[in-house]
This record gives sequence, structure tokens and C-alpha cells, in this order.
Amino acid sequence: MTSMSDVARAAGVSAATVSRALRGEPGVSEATRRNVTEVAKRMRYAIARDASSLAGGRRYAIAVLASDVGRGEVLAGAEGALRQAGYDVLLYVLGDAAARAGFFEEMPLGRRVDGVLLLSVTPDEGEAQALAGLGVPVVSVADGDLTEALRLAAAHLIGLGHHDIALVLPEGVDETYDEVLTAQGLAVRPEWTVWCSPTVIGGEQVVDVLLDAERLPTAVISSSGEAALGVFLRLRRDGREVPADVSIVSLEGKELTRAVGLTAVEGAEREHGERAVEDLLARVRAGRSDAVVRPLPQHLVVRDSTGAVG
Amino acid sequence: MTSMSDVARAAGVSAATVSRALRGEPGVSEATRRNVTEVAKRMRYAIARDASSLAGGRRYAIAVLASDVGRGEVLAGAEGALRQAGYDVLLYVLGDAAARAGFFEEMPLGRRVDGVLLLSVTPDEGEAQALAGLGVPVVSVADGDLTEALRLAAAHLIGLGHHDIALVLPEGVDETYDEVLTAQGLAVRPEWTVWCSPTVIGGEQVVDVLLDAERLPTAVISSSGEAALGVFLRLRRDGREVPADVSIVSLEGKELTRAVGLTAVEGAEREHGERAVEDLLARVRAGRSDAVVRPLPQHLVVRDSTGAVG
DNA sequence: CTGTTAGCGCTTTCAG
DNA sequence: CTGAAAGCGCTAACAG
Repeated sequence: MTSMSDVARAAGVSAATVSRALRGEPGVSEATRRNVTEVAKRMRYAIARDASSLAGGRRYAIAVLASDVGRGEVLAGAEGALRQAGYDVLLYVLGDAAARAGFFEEMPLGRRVDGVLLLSVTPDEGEAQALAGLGVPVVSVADGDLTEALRLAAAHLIGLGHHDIALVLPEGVDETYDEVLTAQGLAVRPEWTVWCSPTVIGGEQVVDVLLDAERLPTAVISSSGEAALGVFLRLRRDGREVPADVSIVSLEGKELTRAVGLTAVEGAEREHGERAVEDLLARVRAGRSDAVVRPLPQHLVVRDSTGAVG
Repeated sequence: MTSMSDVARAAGVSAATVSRALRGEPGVSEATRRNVTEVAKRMRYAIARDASSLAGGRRYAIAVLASDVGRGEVLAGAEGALRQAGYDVLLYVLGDAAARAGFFEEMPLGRRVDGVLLLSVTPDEGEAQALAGLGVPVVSVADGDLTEALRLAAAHLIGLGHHDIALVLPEGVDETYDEVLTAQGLAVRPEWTVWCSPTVIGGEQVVDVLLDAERLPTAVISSSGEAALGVFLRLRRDGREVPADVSIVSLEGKELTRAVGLTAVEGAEREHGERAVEDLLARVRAGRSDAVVRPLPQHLVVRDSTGAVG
């Protein structure tokens, strides 16, 4: 492990100068800086993060708080970008409420990270305050916006000539999102907004409800990938063809929808993870300590479950 | 941030004694240790890992190398256990070959972690050497063993009276696993071992192949969850009932099989992650620096895709 | 059993 | 622009 003074000796300067040069601090002649940088690289010098941190310098570590490792792609993207930038990733999984409460109660990050990345974690009042107390920048990657996803899905279906579109929402959501649909010129029938559990079974039950109505929609948008699958399975079992008789779009469930071939709205998670890191590190370097949230951009992936209205 | 000397002062002893007491080192009277521990807790003292590490003590950090964040459950379990034990998790995602090569080339872990946890990463010769060079214990959590999974699935089906069982394997695997089946008293027909891509489409094609044969098996075991889903979908479309006509067991694909209700072999990932951490930390405390691999234990989850042979 | 004395490898004044 | 010196908070010999 070559240390900073090793480099200093080899470059014929003092350790202080090496420190300044490598960090890009002002007050070092360009010639010296170039030389030091070159020598350091040649010697494969890597800074001792502990020492830097202890001495009050940068800590070269970012805390990543994930609500769940399901959002794995964003994590993978962020990790890659951080590693490349020479930062450690301190991972914290805030899955259940207990783990989350415990984390914010202990706040084990004091003086240990240069920034915080939030993955699908929306802090409440107190949590935000705890994070702010760290005095480091916080960037949070939010989940994809449902309204936006819905807009994308509806536009796709309308483009295919659909007018009769049912909307499947998870139980608990009390909005209807009618405005989003009517804004695109759709006539919304109340019986075509159905709530169900976000499961395959839930989706299957939705079909029963839909079949009871006087008219079957030509397309259904499901906010849950699993429910979308349920709709798909039950429709096929009932002898309806997808997409010939009914088109299906899911607003979520990348893996599942991809496996089965359902048209779906997806997020660019990996790239977004990388972007978020760039943003965060820029804030770190600027010495800021504010908080931003960056919504996940989404796009539609057309597969085999949507077609022109027959 | 209260420091060790703060605690020392409050407890009326020297910093060295606090250090010894808190780490459980021998050479401290029980009375002193109790008192110091009590004072430390009261003052909510948390050790400065940087300083400890720099001074040559413990680093309170474990590197977790994951081949992919898909194996998220094990990661979540491990993270929880480590956090509880007061250890940081330094996450490295070794997804693609490039990232992996880059990691082992740089080996950014020197003097920075107390141990390494490998998640579905099987190091080759050189990689193992690089890890050994760290001088810390390495525990690796392997994927579930296919042979074992197959045994579980076969036993379940045999218990239901099945004798005619087809086996769907991923392309590239050149084994037939006949012994595993024959060992359980099954007569294996060569046309009932089918290779396909681990996708829904692959599974659908398998059914075509199977239907061409002179006799349809009463059950199929698929090593891929997605292929199992393909088999399921195609059979239903062809008018066969599952499980009335054909039973299906998947050897993988927790999420997918759970969503659709397929009987499957699953691993106890979360618990195993916690176990692995216990194991690793025990080695850390014992000052060892060896390497072990712990295969993921598996069990069968019976759902709706298997039934008694008709 | 306990305290004292040195550093660990950096960053940061403070001088030159 | 550069160097010398002090110190971050711990652990590790040494003495008592």
C-alpha cells in the first residue's frame, strides 16, 4: 500500500503538496500538479479513505438507502457509477417499517458519508430532518409517476384506435384518474374503473367484473403487472384473444411483463441510477447539502398484448 | 459526536481502558468493563470506524460482492444482520464480465474491510487468490443446487403417483440428470428430456415437442421458472388442464411462480443471508482468514400446478 | 489490571 | 506557491 508520503518523496515534494495537487485545490503550480498526478498514477497510489476522513477531508463514501432491493436496476446503475468515481457504496435496506424506524433512530451515518442516495424512499418530516442534520447532499430517485405512465399507455392505445378502455387500479388508491383519460378525448365509463389487489388472482377477478357489464372494453390498462397477468390469463381461458379481442397494457412489473410479452410502461432504471449519481457527486464537489428528488423517467415498451382495435 | 476520550473522562478511566473494555479484550476487570459499557451506552457513544481502522483495529465493514442484484433477498437478509451487528455493508455489483474484471483488477478492498461475502459469485483461480490476499475471511453463498432441487421436485411428484415425468433443462447444460430420476425409481425416456432457452417462448416450444411424442408425460419439471410458465400457458391454450392432465414443477423463479401459482422449489434466501453473516462474523472475531462456500438450502412450495396423477 | 506514549495517513493552519 | 507541524480518534506496545 503506497502512501501519500511515498508519492511525495518520489515526486520530490511534501505530502501537503501531494494532497493539494491530487484534490485539485488551488495554490499549486500547474507544473507541480501535473508531475504529482503523474507520479501518483505510476505508483498506483490510492488514497487511504480512513485517514482522509479522519483528518476532516472527504470520506469517499455514499450511503444508499433502498426501500427494497426489488428496485435492483437503479441500485446496480448507481453502484457502477459510484465505483467508477472512486466512491464506496454503503448500502442500507429499509424494507419493513421496523428496519426503517431503527435506521432513522440510530442514524448511523454521522461523519461517515459525503452524500445520501434515496431509492424509492420518501422521507417524512422527521426523517428529512434527520437526513438534513448530516450536512450532506441528498438525492432521491422516486418511483415512476403513475399519472405519467397512464398517459403513455392511453396515448398508445388511442393511437391503435381504442376508445373503450378499462382501468385497473390497486385497492387503496381512491383516485380514478378520469381526468388523464378524458384529457386525451376518451369517454370514461364508471364501470370501467376497477380496483383489485395487485395479484394474479385480483386480475382474474377483474375480468369477471368486466364480463358482467353490458359491454366489454377493447383494452385494459393495469397499474399492476401481476394483475395485468391475471387479466391476460383469464381472458384467454374465457376464449378471448389478446390482443385481437382485448388489448392489455401494464404500468409496472418489468420482469413479469417481459416474460409473458405484455406491452408495458417501463422506467430506464439503470441509466437513471447513473444520472442520479452524477447529480449527487456534483453537489458533493460543490459543497452543497440540499435535497432534490428526481422522478424516474418512463417509456412504453410495445409487446404482443396490444393491437389495433378490431 | 462523543468520542472515546469523552467516555473515558466520564467513566474516570483512560481511553485505552475504554477501548479494551468495549472490544471485550481480556485484561479488564469485570467491574470496570461493566461501568464503561454502561457509561458508553448512556452517552450514546458510537465508535469512529475511521480512527479504529486507521489505528490498525477492526474496520467494521464487510464487502458484499453480488453477481447481480436479482438475488436481492439474500442481500437484504445479509444487510440486516450486518447492520444489527454494527457493520457497514460495502456493496459491489459484479454484473457483467467487464465490471467483474475491473473489480478484481483494482481490488479496491485492501485494508478496508474485515471480511467478504460473495453472493452467487464463484471466483476462479485468480480471483480466489486476489481475495485470499486480503487476509480476511470469505464466505460465499452459492446458488441452490440443481440436483438437490430436482430430487425434491421428483419426490413430490412420485408421492402424487407420477411415473411419466419430463425434464426441461436450459440449453447449454449437457447433463441429463437421468441418475437423479432413476435413483428414485423412475423409468426415464430420452424423448422426455428437453432443452430450451429459459424463456416463456422456450417453454411453449417444449410443449410442441412433447405433444409430438407418442405419449404425453403426466408431469414436467422445468429448471427455469419462465420456461415453466411457457409450458403452463401453452398447455392451457391447447386445452389441457393443469394439474388435472399435466402437473408442473419449477426449480427456480420465485416471483414468477408465486405470481402464477406454480409449484416450485425455492430457497430460503433471506434466512440464508443472515446465517452467512453470522458465520462470517464469527470468523472475523476468531481472526481467521479462510474461505467457505455455503450452498443455499432449498425446499418445495406446493401450489396449484401439481396434483395426483389422474 | 490500568495508564502513558506513539503513531496510523491524511488535511489543515501557519510560516516562509 | 510550498513546507513544517499539529492533530483527527483510535489501537498497540510499554511501563507501572
